[in-house]
Amino acid sequence: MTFEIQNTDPNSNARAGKITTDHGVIETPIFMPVGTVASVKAVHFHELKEDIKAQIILGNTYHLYLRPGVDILERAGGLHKFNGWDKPILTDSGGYQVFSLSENRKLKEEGATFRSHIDGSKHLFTPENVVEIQRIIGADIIMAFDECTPGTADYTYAKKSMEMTHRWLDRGLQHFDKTEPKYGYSQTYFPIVQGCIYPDLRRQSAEFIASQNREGNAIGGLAVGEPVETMYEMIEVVNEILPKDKPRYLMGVGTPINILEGIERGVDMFDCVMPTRNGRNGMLFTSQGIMNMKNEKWKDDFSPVDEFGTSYVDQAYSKAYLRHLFISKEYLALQIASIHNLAFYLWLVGEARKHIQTGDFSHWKKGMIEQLGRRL
RNA sequence: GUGGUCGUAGCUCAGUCGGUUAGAGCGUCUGAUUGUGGUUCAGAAGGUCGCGGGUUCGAGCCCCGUUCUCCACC
Repeated sequence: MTFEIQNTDPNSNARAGKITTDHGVIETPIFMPVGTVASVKAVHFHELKEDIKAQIILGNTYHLYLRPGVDILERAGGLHKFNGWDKPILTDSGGYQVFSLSENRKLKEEGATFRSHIDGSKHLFTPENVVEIQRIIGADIIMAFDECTPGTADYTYAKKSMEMTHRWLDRGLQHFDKTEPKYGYSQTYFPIVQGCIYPDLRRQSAEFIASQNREGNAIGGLAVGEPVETMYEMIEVVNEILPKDKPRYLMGVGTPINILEGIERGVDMFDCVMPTRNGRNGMLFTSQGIMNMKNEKWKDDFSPVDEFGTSYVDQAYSKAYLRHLFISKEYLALQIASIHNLAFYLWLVGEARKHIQTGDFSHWKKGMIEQLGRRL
């Protein structure tokens, strides 16, 4: 994997770049649709490529390990072969799932034991076997196994947690470096900064992560309960230290506004379940603001879903029809909303990239944020 | 026609011995959702307790009348 910075914004830390992997090029800043179980929910790859113009998607180690399981993925020849997506894939390590399924987790130095949400069976993830599983899945970018500290953690816990994540990183990297990709194309390993909401811990973590000198770095443990202003502050603290010539990935973020704020602070990659999950619940993100398609006010609004939208679903269907589909619990509602939201997210980062290239990103961003904050 | 039975929120129904402002589930409406368990959670609106009268300090509940549902028998 290589990363090349093409343009930098004169008035902020925003930059436009190009990541090259064996499965193709990713133009940054980028949003990566989440495809947890080898599928971006409710969206075909045809739409993902042609309409949404996704350049890379995510998979999840925890979920794929439990189902279909590594044996099937290995026999399929890896995730790309299994699901038919021939562009880049990034897999999250499962660290977040261990955090979010907290009632069943037990953390120890060796790793994390947890119970499957599917059948209750017991499993152990370690920094080493998570590398092993991600080798089998065959993602282009694989993530370190970390503990995602909740935004409400106290300093003592956050420090201990961060230090363990660092030790896990050492072990994971060692294992990664002495193993080979299985399918003939290269894989790269991103370490993850932790440190909760404490600037000194964030600095310490960023320095440790930077010193590993990997091809890209991630910022984890944000948008997990802390105020947004704190999140922005942590991004600033961390990005002062993370190398400028490597891509920076802000994990799990976020709202369209969060993403613009992240880009301005020098983040290159984002992923989030919001456009798909909230879309399935009737929330549409548009350049003019947020719409809840279940609201009664759309009942007889026969105008296009999004008159400024770039996806074919935006013009092909009316708000009244989409509301009807949601109220009737029709599958088509989930498809239309997911396609619209992902197309919008990709449009947004694409516009950000254009404005970084033309040098007026900050000005454009200011106006955009005003529009995005509206409730329609 | 006679005897019995039934009527409580949009729907299906609880409602104790007669006791504070009549409840639930579903539906409807509104909001939340940030490295996805096709969810989940939070809140709101919604009532002439079929109708009329009576007893009682007090009636969804007891009494009388009436109407309606369903059943059985003429």
